[in-house]
Formats: sequence, structure tokens, C-alpha cells
Amino acid sequence: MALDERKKCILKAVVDDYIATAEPVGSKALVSRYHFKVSPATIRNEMAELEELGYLEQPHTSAGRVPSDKGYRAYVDTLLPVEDITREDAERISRYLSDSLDELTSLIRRASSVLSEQTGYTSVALSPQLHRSQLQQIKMLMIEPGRALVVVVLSAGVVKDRLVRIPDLLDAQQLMQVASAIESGLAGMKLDDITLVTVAAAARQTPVPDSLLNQVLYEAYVSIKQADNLEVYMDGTHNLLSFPEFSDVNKAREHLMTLTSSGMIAGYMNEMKDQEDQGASAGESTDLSEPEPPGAASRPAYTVRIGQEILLDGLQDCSFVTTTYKMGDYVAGRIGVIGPKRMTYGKVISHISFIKQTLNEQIRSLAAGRDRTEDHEDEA
Amino acid sequence: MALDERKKCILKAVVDDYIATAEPVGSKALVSRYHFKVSPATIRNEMAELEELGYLEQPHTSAGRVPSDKGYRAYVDTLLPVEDITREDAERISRYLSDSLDELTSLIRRASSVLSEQTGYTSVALSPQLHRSQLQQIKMLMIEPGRALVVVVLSAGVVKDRLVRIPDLLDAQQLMQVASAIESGLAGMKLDDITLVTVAAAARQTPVPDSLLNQVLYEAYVSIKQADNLEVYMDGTHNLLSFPEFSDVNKAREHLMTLTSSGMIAGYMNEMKDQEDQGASAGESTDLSEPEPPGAASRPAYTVRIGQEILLDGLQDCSFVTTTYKMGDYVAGRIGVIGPKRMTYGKVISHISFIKQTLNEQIRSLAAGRDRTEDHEDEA
DNA sequence: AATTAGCACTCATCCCGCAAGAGTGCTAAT
DNA sequence: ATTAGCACTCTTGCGGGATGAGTGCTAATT
Repeated sequence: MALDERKKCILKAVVDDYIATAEPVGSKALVSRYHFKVSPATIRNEMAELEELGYLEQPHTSAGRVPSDKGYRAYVDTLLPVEDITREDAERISRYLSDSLDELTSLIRRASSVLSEQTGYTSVALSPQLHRSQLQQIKMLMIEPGRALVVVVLSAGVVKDRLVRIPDLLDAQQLMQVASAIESGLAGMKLDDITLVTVAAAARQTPVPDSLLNQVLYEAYVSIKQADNLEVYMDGTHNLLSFPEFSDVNKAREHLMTLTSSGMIAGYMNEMKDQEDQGASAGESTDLSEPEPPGAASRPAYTVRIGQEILLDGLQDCSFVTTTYKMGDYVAGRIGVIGPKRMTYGKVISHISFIKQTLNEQIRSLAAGRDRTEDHEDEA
Repeated sequence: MALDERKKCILKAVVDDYIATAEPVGSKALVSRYHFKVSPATIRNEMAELEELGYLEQPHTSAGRVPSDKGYRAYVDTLLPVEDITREDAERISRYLSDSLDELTSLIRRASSVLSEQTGYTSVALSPQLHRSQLQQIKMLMIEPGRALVVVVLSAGVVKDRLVRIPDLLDAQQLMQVASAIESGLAGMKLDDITLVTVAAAARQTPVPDSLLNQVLYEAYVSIKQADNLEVYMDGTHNLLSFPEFSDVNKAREHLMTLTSSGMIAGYMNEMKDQEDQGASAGESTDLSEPEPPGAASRPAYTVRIGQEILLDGLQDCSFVTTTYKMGDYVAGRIGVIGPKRMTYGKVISHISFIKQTLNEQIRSLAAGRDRTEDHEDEA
């Protein structure tokens, strides 16, 4: 059932044209715009066959053709024009990302903002998940009687803090004792393995009356657990209003609503997080011939979800291109772009790939900067 | 040039009707819907006069009338139907706001979210400006060699922190020395009065080599200054897509763009911040008779900007209802609602007023909770 | 003097129909 | 296998009543 060379060419041309114009593309326009050496009639026959096979659809009789989800899929998997971002862009972006004040979250946030800016679509990023990283430090700082700041430092170098209420009678020294007891008891443990019980056990021998201790321990525990809170950064949400597919305000509103009910997206992305991306081509199956087109094989992995493949209600007219970023050796989070199915996949993927790469480098160099505080020249 | 009673009645009816329906309102509809005891012809004459006077306008010759900015102004200033939020709403909201974990910013953020949710418009809030509050504590916590967390506590009870790079050679004890030197030197000073020079002076006698000291001092200074950073919280931006006035996608997009280029709104609100709101009626002038309608006088102050009165490009079809909140005795920030000119002013104002009041109470009780750590029963 | 009934007039809006145009599918010729 | 030709379909755009809501004006009424 593989497509012959000419069909591929035509499919590619149709998708390209539709991406560019957002209008159904007809046989005549195709030959004139893409210099085919055959007549419109031939193209028509081919297109009819492509429609038969499910790669194209007609909005109505006597309109041009529009790619189906399957058509986009094939396009993305095997026909994708390889694009590269310009040297200047690459440098500007990596410079912008590299002065992110040592803050992992600010790095991710910026990456997201870069993506939406560069692609013109909506970008989404998941904060890194840290449940597999270890507790390194926990400090408690008395702000005033009854209030304290809990600072949690994780092995990943991530610092989170949180204001809490504590018993008024607890003094600064006791607070410090509790904190250092917890720290020495739990340092090196994975976040996953820390429970209220382990926290309590660690602080058992501190000379602080139980009546005061309990609340503090609870807050410490919550603070540690909260260090792993999943967050979503989104940028350029209103970009999608520029596209004709959302010229209907109600549709647009619905999309925005779905997007900004961030819990949904977070959950969805988080579910995909663990499944590693499949190299240069994406997850879903197609029945086109060559699984490894030349040139694209060297790109970092990414995932493309098209139309119905997205299991989130309200985003079925969209495509969702994502990739993961790592911390150390495990997948930490996911970052991606949401746009109309008629997306400039080539451009988006090149940017996503670049971001993935840069992000991984930056994270690695942040970590390295923490272990050995010298050598900063490991920029790619 | 004062309007007689009947004209006022008619104006009010027109505005009410237009707010409800978003469609030009005609004489016939008016008499039937609002039980006037006169005939449509009389209403027509009156409306013609109201148009002459500038309170109404006609979109085209044979359509009904629509309020002009001046019409809305008069409506807001003297005709506003007094609305009160329900007891349940009031309780739910104040309960929601009161468990804001002691965090001022989270309080403001929640207030903003409540506003947009309750009114169905877009809400905007400015973070409190703290430049007039005093530095109370500054701590520096070594995270690892070369990295520290600077924690700044202000008299307002606000805690801000920031990750910074410090010289690798500086050890934890030196860092603490520097911090406590700065703290004892500057505690009690207003943020406004703290400069790099005063910071340096405070830390002069610490036994830390200058070569290491400078960077730390600078970071401390920046952290202190950043405690006063102006932030904007916005909620329900996409609500405005529900209104027919934004059914044109381009207009909608433009509005969203203006709104989300948060710098503009922040600046604008910040400029208005210092001018205190004028009691129950608003800033701009009108020539209606009674300046103090009964019932509305008891409301907290607020400001209404209508249409052209808003000096921000792109929001000229909107109205902007804001109020201020205080910390101690000075105006700390501003919070408000942006919606179509055809806004349910009564409802919005009642909510804004309630929020203002609740916010002030909460802030006061936060402060009180810090001074005397007892008594929590000062809820209104 | 204020109110109202009556009437002519003005426009937006809706709907219908028609022509134009783009695109297709099919068939027959190359 | 390709292509030219042609009939057919269906959307889109446009003009033209018809509709109807609403106005302004005038003259009659209270």
C-alpha cells in the first residue's frame, strides 16, 4: 500500500500549499505553483486516489483537497522538508537562554517563551519533575514569631521555598535544631521515599516538646513534597487568534478555555512524559514506505500528535509537537508547541529540536557548574 | 443644563437595556419593557433631546439609541442602581481570601481571580508597592559554594527571596557575617532610602576581603530593591471573547494583545495609583444635578474610566473600574476590572467595593497577626 | 404647553436568485 | 499512461426586493 514517488510529491505539495494558504488546493493551482511536468487531469486522478487512500479529503464536492490527519501524519513522518534555524537565531536564542540566573524554572520559562515567539504558535512547558531527585538541604528561617520560611534544596540544584505558620512559642534556635535534624536524617533520600513518618523519625531526638514539633514537622514535610509541584508555563496563547481556522470567535474561545484550564494540558503532557520520543519520526503508525528519510535522522527526538491523535477534548483541530528534556539521566519534563494542524512542521520541529538540545546542554552545564565550579566553556 | 427627572429615568432605562441586550434600544421597546406611562412618541422626543445633549448616539439613522461615553458617565455617577452582593457570596469570597497562607501576593492574586470569576470580565491587580516600607531582615543562606539564597523581609511582613551567585571562595560563615552586618546596619530603613552606598557602608567593618565582598553587596542590594518589583496579575482575559462587541476576531486579538502586554497596563494603573478615588462617584465631570445619590454614598471609593477616558491605545471600547488597597496608611496597589463599556456597573462596583474592603481587612489582620500573635477574630 | 396619534421616510437585515468561478469526475482521444 | 475536453457541482459574491424596526415631523388632543 506504499505510495509511489509521484503520489508522495503531490501529497507533499498539497500539504505545503495548504499550510501556506489555509485554502483547499486544487489540481490547477498545484501544477502551476509547483511546476509539475504533468497536466492537471493527471494530478486530479492521483488526488482522487490519494483521497481513496485516506490522505486527502474534500470539504465539499468541487472544492480543492485538504490533508486529512493521516495525510499530515505521512507528511510529518516521511515528507518533511528539513529546515534549519539560522545561525543568528541559534546564537541569539542560546545566549538568551544561557543567562537564566542559574534558575532552572526561569530557564524553562524562557525556553517556552522563545518557542512561542519563534514559531508564532502557543507554547507549553512542564516544569521538571523532581520526585526522583534527592533532598540535599532543608533550612528553616524564622521570619518572626509564628512564621518561618522553609527552604528546600534538591540534588538537582533546585531551590524551593515556602512561608509557613509555626507555633508562636517556638524560638529561632529550636527551629534550626529541627531543621538540621531533618536535614541530617533525610539528606540524600529521594523525594519519593520521604514520608511524614520518615520526617518525624529524623526529628525524633530533638529537644523540642512534641506539642510544638508536630506542626513544624508537618510543614517541613509539605514543603519537601511541594518542591516537586508540577507547573505549566504557557506562552503566546492568543497567537492562535491570528489563524483563519479560529476566525469563529466561539471556536476560538473554546480553544483558549481548553488551553488555559492548565490542569488538563499538564495532565496530558505529564502522561506522555514517560514515553520516550521515537527518533526523528513520531509515534503513530503510517503505511508509507521509507521509515528513515535522509537528513532528518540526525535530529533529536520529538513527538507529533495530529488532530484526533490528541486525546484532549477541544484540541482536535490542532497539532501538538513536543519533546522532552532531561536532568541527568532521566526525563524531567516536556516542552512543546500547539498550533493548527496546518502547522509549519518543518520550522516548528527545527525549533523544538534546537530548544531540546539547548535545554539539555544548559541543564547539564548548570549541574556541572555546581559540581565543579570552574570551566564554563561547554557550550555546543 | 441639568436633566429633569424623566430624562434621567429614560437615560437609565436606555443604559440598562443596552447593557442587557447589547443592541440599540428604541422608543417602543423602552415603553413596553420599562412600563413608562407615556407613549413612544414622547420618549422619542426626549431621546432626541438626550442625543442633542450628548448622552446618547445613533449608530445610524433608523436604529435605536446607544449610550455615549457621556451617557455612561452620567449613569455611573448618578443613576447607578445600588446592588449588593449576596450574603453567601460575601462569605464564600472572604473565606476564600482569608486562607491565603499569610502571603500578601497570594492574597492579591486570589482577589484578582475572584473578581474575574464573579464579574465575568477581565481582572487586573497590581502587586503592592513597598518602596515606603522598611527593611526588617536580610538573610543569606549558602546553598552550595558559589550560590546563595538571599531572603529579604520587609516591615509589611512581605518575604521575598532570590537566588544569586556569589564568589566561590566565600564560606557560609562569612556570608552570614555579611548578611547580619547589613541587617543591623539597615534594619528599619525605608526601601527608598537604601542605596548601594548605604549597603556598602553597613558592611564595611566585616572581616571579609573586599575582593569577595563586592559581589555579595551588590547582590544584596539588588535583592532588596527587587523586593519592590511591580507585578501584574491578570485573570479571565479570554472572558471578553464572550461579548458580541468582540465578535470580530481581529478586534478581539488586538484587545488581548494590549491586555497581555502587561507592561502597559501596569504602567497605566501605577500612574493612577497615587490619585485617591473620589468617593462613591468617579473622577471625570458631568453636568447632572445631584452629586450624591442616596444609598451609594456609603460605598468605598472607586474609580471608573469609560471609553475615551482610558488613555491606553486599544482599550477605547472598554470600561475600567478600579480601586486601591492600602497597607497601613498609604496606598499600596490597585485592583480592577476591564470589560466592555456596556458593563454591569452595579454588579462590578459592588464586587470591587467588597474586594477593596476585604482586602484592606485582610492586610490589616495580617499585619496585626504579626505584631500581636493572638486574636484572630477581627473579621468583618 | 405637553402629550400623542399618525404618517412618511430611512436604513440595516434577511432572503432569494442568479451569475461567476473554481474544481471535480468522466470519457474519449492521444 | 496521459491529457484534453466537457458537463456537472457547489461555493461565493452580488443585486434587489421585501421586511421591519425605528425615527422625525406635523397635526390633533388633552
